[in-house]
Amino acid sequence: MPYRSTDKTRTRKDARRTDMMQAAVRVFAEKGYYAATVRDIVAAANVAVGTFYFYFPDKETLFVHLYEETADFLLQSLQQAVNSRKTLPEQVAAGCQTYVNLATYEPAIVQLLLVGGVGALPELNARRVNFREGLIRLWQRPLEAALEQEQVPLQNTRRTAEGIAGGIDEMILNLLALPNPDLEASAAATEMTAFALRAAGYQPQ
Amino acid sequence: MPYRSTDKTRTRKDARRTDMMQAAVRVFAEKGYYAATVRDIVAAANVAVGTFYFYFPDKETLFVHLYEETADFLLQSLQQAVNSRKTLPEQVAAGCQTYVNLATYEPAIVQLLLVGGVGALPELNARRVNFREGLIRLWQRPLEAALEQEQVPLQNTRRTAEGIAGGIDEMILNLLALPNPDLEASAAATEMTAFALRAAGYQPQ
Amino acid sequence: MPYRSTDKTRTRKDARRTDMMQAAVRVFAEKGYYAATVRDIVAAANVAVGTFYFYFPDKETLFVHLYEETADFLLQSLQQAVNSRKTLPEQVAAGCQTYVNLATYEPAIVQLLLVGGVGALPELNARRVNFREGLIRLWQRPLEAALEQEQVPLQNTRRTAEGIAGGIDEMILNLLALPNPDLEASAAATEMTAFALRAAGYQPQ
Amino acid sequence: MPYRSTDKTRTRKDARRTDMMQAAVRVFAEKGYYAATVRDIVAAANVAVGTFYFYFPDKETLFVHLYEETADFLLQSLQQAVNSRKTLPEQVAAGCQTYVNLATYEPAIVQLLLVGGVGALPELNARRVNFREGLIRLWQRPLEAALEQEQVPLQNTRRTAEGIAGGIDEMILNLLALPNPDLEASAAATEMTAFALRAAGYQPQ
DNA sequence: TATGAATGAGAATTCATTCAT
DNA sequence: TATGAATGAATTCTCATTCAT
Repeated sequence: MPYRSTDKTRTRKDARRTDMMQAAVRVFAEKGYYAATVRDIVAAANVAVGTFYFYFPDKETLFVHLYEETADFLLQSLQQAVNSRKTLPEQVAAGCQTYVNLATYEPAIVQLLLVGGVGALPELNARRVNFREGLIRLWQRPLEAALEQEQVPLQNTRRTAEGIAGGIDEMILNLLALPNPDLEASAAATEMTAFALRAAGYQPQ
Repeated sequence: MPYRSTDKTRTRKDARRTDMMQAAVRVFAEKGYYAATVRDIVAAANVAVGTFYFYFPDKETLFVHLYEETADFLLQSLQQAVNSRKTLPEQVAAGCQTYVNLATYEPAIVQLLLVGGVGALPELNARRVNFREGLIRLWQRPLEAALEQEQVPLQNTRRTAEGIAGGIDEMILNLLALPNPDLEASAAATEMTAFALRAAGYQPQ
Repeated sequence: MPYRSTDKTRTRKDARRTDMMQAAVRVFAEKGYYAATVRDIVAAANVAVGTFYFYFPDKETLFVHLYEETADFLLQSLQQAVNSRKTLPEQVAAGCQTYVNLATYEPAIVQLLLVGGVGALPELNARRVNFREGLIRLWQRPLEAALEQEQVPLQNTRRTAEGIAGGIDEMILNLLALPNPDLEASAAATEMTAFALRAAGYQPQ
Repeated sequence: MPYRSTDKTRTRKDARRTDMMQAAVRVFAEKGYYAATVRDIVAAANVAVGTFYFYFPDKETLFVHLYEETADFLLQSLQQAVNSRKTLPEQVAAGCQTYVNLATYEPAIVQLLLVGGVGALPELNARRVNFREGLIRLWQRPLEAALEQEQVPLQNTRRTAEGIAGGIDEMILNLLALPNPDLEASAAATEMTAFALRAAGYQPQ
């Protein structure tokens, strides 16, 4: 059974890789792309500089990869929450609740996406646009459906969705800026939902 | 005949300083604080490196100064527009219109404030928070007044204001991302206004 | 098989550090603090710029450290030579002999202390004063003892010690300025001793 | 009378030139060659940077010129004092007295020569050597004369002169380091004289 | 003559990346 | 695999010097 040990090795290697990526997310989220040095990251992961380059090709690639991965994770989580509901109020509530939960449990991920990646690399701009588009469409689709059913007034749903997306992000960031976000989390989710529904002009029939 | 310092020289010096600051705003807005090098800025202003340090103490000081100056300018412009109206719809319309105008005529300023300053210097964080607070309070005050007059439903005005501020910023950034923002400017201002009023739950009496 | 840090690597690192410090002493002694650039030092040590900053925090810190270290070394060597003798002539002879030996074998150290550190950094002034004081007291103490035993006439021993210290330094520098100091070293030590004893007004009983 | 004004002009120009040179001596003496900037000098002279280059070709040339000029002045003053006496004790006393007077009235000049020029420019080394030689020969000549008359014991007069020159310089510097050199000046001159005579082994007949 | 705005070569320092062990 | 010593390109900033006014 010559390959048994390789399994263990692979597991260990993956674990370490994951550790380093998590450390990197924290450091990037805290300092931003430029201020975060490779030495900061390896210090946070308790490994040597050389090890970084064993697992990742370079700082930039890792950052872009991390950004994409966390963006996909966030978007899919939200999408799934929204998709599993039928009515606009339920969809909005589920999305806001999920977003608040994620922000509370994984603040570094949210910080990385909303702050750490801004004005970082030119190469990242396309991904940033993708992420913003994803968030906007997340809200635009339910809005279109509601519009068809005349649950919301006639409007430019694209622009409303932009507003809702930006508004929720701002509320999330303000929540995370509190000394103890947990305490406010529940109320925040409720109020975000109310905000988004009002902004859509939703009128229950 | 000795050198006259109070003649055209003075005017020229001021003009040059202004040129350099405008160039710096453009470069900072485009690349962000870290990626923008002093050489980029002087190249954009068509002067030599030394000239930069003749006019400004260092890159960081200039950036912070520029950020503060443009933040004050934007907030005061918006505040003035809002203050000169009485009713909530007029206030919101005036604010949105002014914001769109500024974004259209001085896109670099708006980019600098909304993008270029994010995740830049630790020293800038306090000013960033101040700027966000300024934007939030800009909307919160009219909201409070409307609440007293029962023109909007009971709500957490702070959080609604966060949402409106973030929503409008996102719409502004999406407007600026268009190939020709001018064409959409008017519609955008109208739709931002409608968005903000709906988000506040405003009901005309 | 991971990297062993406690093997030859350690020894090599120490050796390299020592090499670089010796190179730095030579360059500083030859050019003085300001004219000696970091590039000069790394060129003399055959390493890259970055290596300098891997071993030392910055140019200034290294220089001050080097100055202190060599000053301590010189003062202790001289003090020890003087302390291990009983009578004034023996003490002076031992001190001069040791000084001449050091100057002959480690001219860079002596140059650094007597020339390289003059007018260098404001931060160094305190250490320079300490060094001069050390040299002066080195001669003042035996002088006081001899005065008590009436082997030297009544005098301001502080000022005599200043004169002896300055005189010997000047003779050392003139010795080092010769094309081949070794040839003169022995005679120089003898004559320095005679000079210092005469300057003290020493009369054998 | 077309050239009348030129006289005045020339006088003024010379006066300003002298002012600037004196300011330069002070600044160089205080900070040393490298740390003293052209801006420091023109600030001390209350003129503009450009004016500096109207009067002097460049910083280095001015410094070398200043060094030579003050070195000549000091050496000639001392030489004259020594030459105008006949016996060794008188010569030494006159030299020490003059040196102390100069150091008290023109501390900047003495500081410049003894400290400001050390380790400054490679180009200055030759002049520094000349200055030291001048000081050494100042004492060596009377010493030779005294030796011929058997007023001092057989000795290497060159080395004794080095010692006396270095010793006196050290005592001068220590005098100038006092908070109020004036108070000690007289005693210092007396003690320097005694030191030098003892160091020469002088025995009054 | 005198000014001071403008220049740019050169210095110190940082940090992503490589590679022998 | 893992390490950390070594590298050098790139950045910020200084300061002697020039030159139009």
